[in-house]
Amino acid sequence: MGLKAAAVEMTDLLTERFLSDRRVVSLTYEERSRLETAISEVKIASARTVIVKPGKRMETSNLLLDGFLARFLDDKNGLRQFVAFHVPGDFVDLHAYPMHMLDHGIVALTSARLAIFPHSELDRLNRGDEELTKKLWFSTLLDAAIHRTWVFRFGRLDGAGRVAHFFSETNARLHAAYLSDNHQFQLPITQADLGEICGLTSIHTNRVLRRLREEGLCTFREGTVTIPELSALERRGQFDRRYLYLNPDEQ
Amino acid sequence: MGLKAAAVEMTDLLTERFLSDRRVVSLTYEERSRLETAISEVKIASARTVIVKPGKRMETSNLLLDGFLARFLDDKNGLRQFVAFHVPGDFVDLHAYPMHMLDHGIVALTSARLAIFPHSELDRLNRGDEELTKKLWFSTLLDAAIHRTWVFRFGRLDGAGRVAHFFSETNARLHAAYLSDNHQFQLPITQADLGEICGLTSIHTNRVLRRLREEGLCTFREGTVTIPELSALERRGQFDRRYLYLNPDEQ
DNA sequence: CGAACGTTTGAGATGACTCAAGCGTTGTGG
DNA sequence: CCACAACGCTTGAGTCATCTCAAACGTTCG
Repeated sequence: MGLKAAAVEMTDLLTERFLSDRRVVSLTYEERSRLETAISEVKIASARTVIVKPGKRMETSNLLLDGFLARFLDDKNGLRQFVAFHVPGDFVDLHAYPMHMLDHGIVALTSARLAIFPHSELDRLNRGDEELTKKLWFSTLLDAAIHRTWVFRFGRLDGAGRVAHFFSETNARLHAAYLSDNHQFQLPITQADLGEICGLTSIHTNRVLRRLREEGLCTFREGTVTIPELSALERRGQFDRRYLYLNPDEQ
Repeated sequence: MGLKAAAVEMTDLLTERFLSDRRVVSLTYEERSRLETAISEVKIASARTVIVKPGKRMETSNLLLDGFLARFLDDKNGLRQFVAFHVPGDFVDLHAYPMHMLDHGIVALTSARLAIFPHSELDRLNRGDEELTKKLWFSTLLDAAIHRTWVFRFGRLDGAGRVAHFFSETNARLHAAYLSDNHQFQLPITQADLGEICGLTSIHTNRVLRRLREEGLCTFREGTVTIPELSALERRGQFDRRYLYLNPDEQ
């Protein structure tokens, strides 16, 4: 069963969740240990604070250890669109390492713990280690694959489909991070946040959630998502987990 | 003026448009020459053919020399959502190099010419050249930045705004590739393609185009986009070019 | 106790969709 | 060489999903 298998793989490393449960690319214990030598400090961010402002020149990148973050773009009226959602284990802004600056902002949705990687330290790790470089590169491309799927979600799904897809995706990512058992997981965000993620108003989000609840697909109450039958929810959201490059499902 | 400045920079290299006009990261003539030693062949794809099927294991990547491609995800009913659009100079599926397989398909919208890069050759180039690796990595992240902006486009803009934004983006990318003078460019795709790019039906796309025409913002006829006043169109689409990481505008 | 916040419901407006059909151009086979 | 099919573009009419504006309720917190 999910959480049991997870427990076996748990280590004492800060980076234990980074690229966990991924096929093709996976990190050995030694690689993780080496990666951790590049951490300069661990920071706490409090809920509802902007961690990185758009356009800022970056000399460090953040690996999310605990909590939830989102990346956003604002429109001319200041209305915020979330363009990415992050769970523990995500290297949130590693793309700032080759790009030097971010074209968007990052906000903590809950209080969060972050491991800071100075880019100079990443340079040191990468020098002469093409394999590790490619794994870090891979992790930024996983992010891009998720972006593409969000484009699909917005272009092809209705409100209920979008929420169902987002819950399915988040379940899969949290499962890989040992934080979901495929039936229930913590997601301490508001309905308004969920709306900004799915491109819906908070009012419509509320109605969509009621419908999903009435159809027995999922509930979202007090920061907890409960899914009676995962495959039904995934079908409703047309969720196809392949883009997450996870290990073959063991169930 | 745009095209004049462009002519100065033109070279005889196949890769002349790759990362052209980008700040922070730019390739020297020597780097381009070295990059070209990794090309195994140049292929022609005919219009309306699928170049890469989703899920395929990849041992080469494609740099687009001429023509237009799109990447897509299909929904359960076979309805196609384009998740990326590519102009000459784009390294279309370089992400297959660290990822080994693609979670989506690639289709030629027009006939296209492609330079093929075997991954083994890229390994050879990258060995001991961390700078080049970071530049290739950067180019895949530019792609991700465009994805994020597409999410914004879908989440926050109405039909007319989406089309205006897409035209603004395409103009900027083609300008960087010396293929637009900021007033007119070739875009030989159908209204239905445009709809799939912007998440609209072809019928609604037609109406949106009429509106943009009537408002004097742009015309799209016989595969040509004409823009009387670029800044007006960009304003309508809330287009902010920063995510393309271009050189500061010289105008 | 009152303010702030998140959730829930109602009513009316609107943007985009579906279905239907006509028109012009291009290409092709009898 | 003509007829017809295929395709892309355009318009009309009716429907539906989602939005906006408005308001009420419960909880938390100062």
